[in-house]
Amino acid sequence: MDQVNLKKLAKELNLAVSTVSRALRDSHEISSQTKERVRELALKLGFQPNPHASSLRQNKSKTIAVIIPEIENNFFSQVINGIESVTPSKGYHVLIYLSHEDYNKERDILQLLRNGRVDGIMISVSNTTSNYDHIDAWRQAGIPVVLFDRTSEELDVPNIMTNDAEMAFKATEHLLKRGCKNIAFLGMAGNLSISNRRKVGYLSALEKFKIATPPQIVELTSKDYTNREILRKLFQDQPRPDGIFAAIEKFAVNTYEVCKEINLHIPQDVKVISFSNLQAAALFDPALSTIIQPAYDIGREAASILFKLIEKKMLMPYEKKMILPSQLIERASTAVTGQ
Amino acid sequence: MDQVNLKKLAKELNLAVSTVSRALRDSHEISSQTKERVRELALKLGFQPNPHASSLRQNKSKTIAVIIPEIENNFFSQVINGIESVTPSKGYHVLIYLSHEDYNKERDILQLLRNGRVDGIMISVSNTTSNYDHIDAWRQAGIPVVLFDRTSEELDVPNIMTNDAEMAFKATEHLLKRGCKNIAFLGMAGNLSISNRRKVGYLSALEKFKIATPPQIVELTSKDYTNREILRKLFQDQPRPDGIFAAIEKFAVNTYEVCKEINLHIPQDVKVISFSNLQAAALFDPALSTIIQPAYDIGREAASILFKLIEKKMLMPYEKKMILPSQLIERASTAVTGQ
DNA sequence: ACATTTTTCGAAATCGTTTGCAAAGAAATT
DNA sequence: AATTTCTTTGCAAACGATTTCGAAAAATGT
Repeated sequence: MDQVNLKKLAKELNLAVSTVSRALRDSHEISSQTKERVRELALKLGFQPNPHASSLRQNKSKTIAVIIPEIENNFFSQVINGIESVTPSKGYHVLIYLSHEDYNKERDILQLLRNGRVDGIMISVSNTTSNYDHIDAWRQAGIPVVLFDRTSEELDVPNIMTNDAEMAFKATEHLLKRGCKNIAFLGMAGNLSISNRRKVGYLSALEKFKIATPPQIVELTSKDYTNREILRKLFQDQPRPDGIFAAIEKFAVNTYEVCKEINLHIPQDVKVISFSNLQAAALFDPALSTIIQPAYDIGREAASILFKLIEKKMLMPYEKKMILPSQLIERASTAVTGQ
Repeated sequence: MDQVNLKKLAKELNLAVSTVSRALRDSHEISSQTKERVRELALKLGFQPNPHASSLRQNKSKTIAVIIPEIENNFFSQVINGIESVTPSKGYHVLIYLSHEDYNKERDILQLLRNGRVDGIMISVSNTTSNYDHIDAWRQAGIPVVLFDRTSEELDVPNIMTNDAEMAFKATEHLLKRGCKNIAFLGMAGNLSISNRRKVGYLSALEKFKIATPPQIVELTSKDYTNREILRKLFQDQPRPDGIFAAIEKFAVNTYEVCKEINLHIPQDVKVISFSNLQAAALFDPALSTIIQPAYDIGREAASILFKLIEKKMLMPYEKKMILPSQLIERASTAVTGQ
């Protein structure tokens, strides 16, 4: 409506538009008196420069995009929180996109953003993504990209993640030390590198401790219903697993649900440990042993690295592949039961 | 870099820029043959119009902002999910801002957005917000605003929320019917209308059932540590509450933590019910009775209404104040114990 | 007093898209 | 055949901020 713009300020002050613009950007070629006059009026009228005009002229949007598979997941919420801990101070804005674990959506989103709407993107790929050309196209175009958590070895872009294999090893080792003989790994369908890392940790623990029973790798999805179906079958088979290592929180929840339903006792009949960022895990019945990922830090670091790229700063070697350690919290779901 | 724009397309096709533009927007004044030629090349070169140029020219950004107090809360995550269920099909983009329960941040964010960066905003106010002028300024400027969940009666903008008072009444009634004599209400500090609505429901239930013991209203914050401190004191006082009605999930979690710590048994010693959107509430020890808010629907409806405003459509009367019902799920934390 | 530098400011081009208006040609009407 | 109408296209002016270039004014040096 009565939008206040540079022209209006200039007219009011009897100055040229260019002078007003320079004054507000604190240019050295404007006298401090005029700067003061300009700033005063700008403040009084609540002037905010039109972002589209600036973006068009300067060819930068002061906006980044965050593309995640889903948001109803504590991990990703915490990551966003971490990202938001850096963006405002940089004067940046954050666009959120959900791929809903769908490669086509992910590709379309990236295509949609391909014309200056954002200065960089942070992405955690969907579990149906196996081709990374849509991401590589950005790298080729010279637009900063950072991958976090669900990363890819194929792409020459910074990866920020946690020590998945190591923690998966420890989780499996933990179950073995608590007496489990037959541990099943609940992984995500698809061939995400993160799932592979966790699977590798699981397998190498079994190998290191020379477990005779073959590994049991169960692939679950994002659908609670089918997951429970699969888990019911799993627990009916002989030999029944006496240890469950869930690669993601949702699968642990599904496991609890099914155990309750078919009257299997945790930890007596089966012990459970899971990657999870839920504060309430300690309140579960029984309290769930978890591997907590540094989600907030991952978001913060990933954003910081993205800004370094945007500002064309050099990255330190360790910033190209940053691994932030997770933490294993032992609780009742993996306790030894005397029987 | 080698950005493809209208000028490039025009030159390639030997057409005027305006013709290409019109062809891509499917204008009636362009022959179908040229349209075809233009579209073909545009597709081949992967042309995406520069959003800043369009926004500048058309004075609309195809972007909305969502301002929430925090994101590490299942409720708000689900709301965002609901919002995102409408935005892509409208060709809109979603900016996320966190006020961190800080009125000043909230005001600054709104100020920052005041120049066409967004076509509308959706906001759930912070609990330190008691003055609504910063929001009213938007309404006055004619830019669409929608409030959700944490709404305000003062403002003449659409409010989308749940039936807080009614459900608070039911929750309190539920505790009373399960034998509680001394129910404490855990509300949020500040004077949010949503807290008031829930408090009113609590009080009117006590009144209706002619409870002699005075109401006990406890104000908690977003800091776990201080909350636990306060709760410890609460449980030491005599008479000790035998029922807890938590207005938000976090407070129920804090209650569980403290009860575990000081060895109070739920539901024998104290029964607990809470507003909560956590799927895992059923897995708590004991399973937590909850009032589930239709978070996804709130997000979806709020976004739909915002788009109606943006498209300058008339709102139905019920859309100006939309109340979506919550659901009470009774679980073990409010079970009657035979003793 | 004159030349030179420095300071301060304005005019105009620019970013890429959209759109009002004019113009040219084809088709239809009289 | 002359006129009007319709279709299709191009030209040029927006949108608002930034920035290059250059001019005027002031300050400095000789």
